[in-house]
Amino acid sequence: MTGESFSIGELARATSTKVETIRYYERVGLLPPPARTGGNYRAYVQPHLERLSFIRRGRGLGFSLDEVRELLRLSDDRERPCAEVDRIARAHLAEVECKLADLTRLRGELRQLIEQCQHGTIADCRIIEALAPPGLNQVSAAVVSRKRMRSGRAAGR
Amino acid sequence: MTGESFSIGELARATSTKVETIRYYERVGLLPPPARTGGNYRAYVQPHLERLSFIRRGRGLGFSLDEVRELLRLSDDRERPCAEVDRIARAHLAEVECKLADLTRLRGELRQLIEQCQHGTIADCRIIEALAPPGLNQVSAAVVSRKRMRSGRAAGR
DNA sequence: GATGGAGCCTGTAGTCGCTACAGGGTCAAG
DNA sequence: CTTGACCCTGTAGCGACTACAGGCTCCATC
Repeated sequence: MTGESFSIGELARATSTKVETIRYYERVGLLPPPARTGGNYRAYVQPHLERLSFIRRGRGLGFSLDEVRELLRLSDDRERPCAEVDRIARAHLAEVECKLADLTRLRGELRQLIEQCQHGTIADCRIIEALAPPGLNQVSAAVVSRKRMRSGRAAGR
Repeated sequence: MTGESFSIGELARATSTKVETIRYYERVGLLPPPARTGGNYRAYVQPHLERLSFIRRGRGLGFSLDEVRELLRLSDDRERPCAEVDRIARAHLAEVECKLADLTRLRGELRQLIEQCQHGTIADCRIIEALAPPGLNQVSAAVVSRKRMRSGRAAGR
């Protein structure tokens, strides 16, 4: 009846996934629990391989496990219009673009920092300076608005 | 003696940090434990504010807490040459650039996926198709090399 | 002086997506 | 019969927080 079945290790090799990760996917309900052999080993069949491949591809594209779960659910209903799939992918793209913008800005700041470093001593290192800017000699009254700590002997009076 | 001291909430407002995060930094040894008031409230003083600002800036630039810890340690020794600081910053920049490259590639793939979507049904959705490619009808013998599962009744034969 | 509510305290558990054990059982080859 | 690769369950750890629960403190107001 069953054509071929394979062990978790074989499935792992076939999908470049760690064995522990496969068990983890099963635990969180992403991969259906397979049949077991007499020795209580997991015996996977074709659909498991396909499903795990799907998951790994989705993860490779940066979808969260929840997004992958949703995409899997959607992919099961072949008749449904794929607007929802499109929506998830677009939302993810937007996220990626947001991260890209953040990282690009970050790269700029880091480059500037490194460029300004004169390789002297810490005392006049621009990098340290940039992290601990000189502008804060006193805690600004504007920011710390409501004062009311003066109890005990630790606080000034 | 002490000029001014402020509560954890005030420090939080002054640095745009959550109260819990400040306590967390103290727990992991990034922020030294402040004096306490009679009522056992944390009473922060100026250096705490400076140190926390430093931490937040470092985090804002994407440095890990360990990197921030190292930068803090270095920044305390004003005489030391700043080569080490430079090294950390450069290593971090390299990481950022690596992530940028990954994300850029990702964005490309996502865009292509979305572009190809014809808004039909799931059955011919390119996005789903791309995730579950048709190329895997049989588990390839090349990948799954060592077969030896046939015990029990779950495995074939 | 009683009360209300904002703020503080400690300690623990949850998040995400794995990863790494510990302590055992199973299987096939030599 | 032993070896060693593989498998099993269950639990704890990572990073960097975040979110409670259950209680205490402080201050203003009545």
